[in-house]
Amino acid sequence: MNYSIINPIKYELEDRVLNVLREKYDYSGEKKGLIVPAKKIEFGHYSFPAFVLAKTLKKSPVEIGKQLIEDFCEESWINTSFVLSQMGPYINFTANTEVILENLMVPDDFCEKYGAMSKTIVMDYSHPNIAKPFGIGHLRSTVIGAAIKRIYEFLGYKVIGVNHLGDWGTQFGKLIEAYKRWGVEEEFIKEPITHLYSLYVRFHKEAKENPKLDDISREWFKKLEDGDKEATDIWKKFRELSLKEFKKYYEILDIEFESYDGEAFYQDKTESAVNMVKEKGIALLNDGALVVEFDEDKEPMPPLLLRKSDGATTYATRDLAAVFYRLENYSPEKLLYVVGSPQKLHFKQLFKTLIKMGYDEKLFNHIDFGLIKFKDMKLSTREGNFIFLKDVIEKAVTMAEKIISEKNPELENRKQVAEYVGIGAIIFGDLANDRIKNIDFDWERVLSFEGETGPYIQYTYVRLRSIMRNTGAFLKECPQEYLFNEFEKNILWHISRFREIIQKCSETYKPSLLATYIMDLAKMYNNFYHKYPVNKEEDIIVRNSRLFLVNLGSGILKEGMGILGIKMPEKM
RNA sequence: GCGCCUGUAGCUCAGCUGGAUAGAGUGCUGGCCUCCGAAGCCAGAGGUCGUGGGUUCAAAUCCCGCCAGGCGCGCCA
Repeated sequence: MNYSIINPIKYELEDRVLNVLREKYDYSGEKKGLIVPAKKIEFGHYSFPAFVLAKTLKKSPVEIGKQLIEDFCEESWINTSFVLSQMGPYINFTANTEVILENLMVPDDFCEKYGAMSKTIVMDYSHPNIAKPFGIGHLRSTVIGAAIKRIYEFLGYKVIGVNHLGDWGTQFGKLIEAYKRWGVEEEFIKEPITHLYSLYVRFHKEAKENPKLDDISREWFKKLEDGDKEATDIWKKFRELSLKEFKKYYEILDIEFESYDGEAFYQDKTESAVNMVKEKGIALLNDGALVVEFDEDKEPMPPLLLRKSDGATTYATRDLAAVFYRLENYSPEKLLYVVGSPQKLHFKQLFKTLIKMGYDEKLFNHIDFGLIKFKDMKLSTREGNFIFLKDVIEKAVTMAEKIISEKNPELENRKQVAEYVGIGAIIFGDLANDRIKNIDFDWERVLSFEGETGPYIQYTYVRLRSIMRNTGAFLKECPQEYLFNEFEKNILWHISRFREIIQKCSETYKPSLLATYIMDLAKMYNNFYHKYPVNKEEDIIVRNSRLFLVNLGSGILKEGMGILGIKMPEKM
């Protein structure tokens, strides 16, 4: 990582301050923690808490502050770049507008300098189950994964998005039998997943009365595993049509995958995977099953099950096979898994096994997220407590359309705008929260477009674009002569931190940081255009400065929301 | 029973990895459309940061105990 380009102002300031402390005060401590972001913007941009020197100098922090502020002012770079002030034990640094403007935009050679060029990351996300409805639960993995993918792409990484479909398992034996018994071709083609889902439910009902069905379905799955033509053909049809329906959602959400290799794809690769583990001498037989055990004292957790006592492999084995396959074919820097936190133990076992085999632990990461609950119940297809993504999207878009017809009935292409707004609300509502927290699904919240929501940001963008259209001014560059008031400088400062935020998102795998950043920016702009009308401004220098700010803000809002996967309408 | 996660305003959440008077949205009360778009803006009320200890000049943030909720714990995925 190249910190000097991610956060140039802070980086430089830290270095200079450290130098002064070393030369004049024999400071031997760390750089970390010397310079902290100012608590409030009124204080400045960065602060130096003088406490750190109080002990060694045996003076009060306030006195030290007085002395240090003079020392810092002697340093010419600090002196020309910042305005310094003292508030009690703190020295506050306020960056000059020139310095902020210099670091405002993302430089063209950002990715090269940052050093992420030609590095690859493999991301496993979304992975819905074939023949099952796409629920709000899968939306989380999809939306979080897609956002993190774009975050890394912004930083210059090549990201391989893998949709590890749940397209294998004993349930397909049941589905084949159910389909052959009660399937209706026309319905299946029209609404494949709805139809398969109802067949699945019916199968479970009838199997209770008629246990023979279970035996038959087991046979079907065995046939499928053995490559029987009829079974394979039906399975392929399930997979194709399900995927076709999923792709509709992906298109609406504007998400693409580089690969749809699901569990079935790795079926014939499990044997060599098992052999690779065996070769390392860490696999052992226990109760007839082949397992990898972990150190009870250091890692108290159950063993990883490579092969069941009946000889069949498990999903852990398939996941291992997938790791080996991805490492070999993509040679990635990292493998990321966007999977819910209930799977935490599974990934811990998986990664620990790989580490025991000699792989670097930094190679893998499980990006976990909390689950969505509805009325205090876990979402479950079987219990009928399930929220279909289809319904969520439909309701949100319909609501958006209704509001448009009230507020802006003349609007052209209202269907598309309603889609942007409705889906923007859904995505932003999900991404704005820390991913680790559980979410109580609430229709009212999903369908609200006021306050801290996606549509609020879209609205801000629309207003800014409107100002640009009304003034006819589209300024990419800052005018030669400019004049910004305090409020406007704060906006500039906030914008200058854009890449720092993206960097932080990539380190923590938290798109929510970007979401709150954009929200803060949108609030600032809402205040801004209320307080300082651009059109009325007669001073040409001030007017142009504001127009530049409007152009800049609309660009950042659009880019930031784009990374989150939310589209911006020009009017709404 | 053991392990992991969460607990901040009535509700939903921020809090930049230890710094200054803990911030938003929503809901509630009041104000603002002859003025670039009111999905907006402004003001007000609302807090023992689950709880008890510890470390530190400094704790919502780090450590330990307890309480509450969630998730997981070898032949399911």
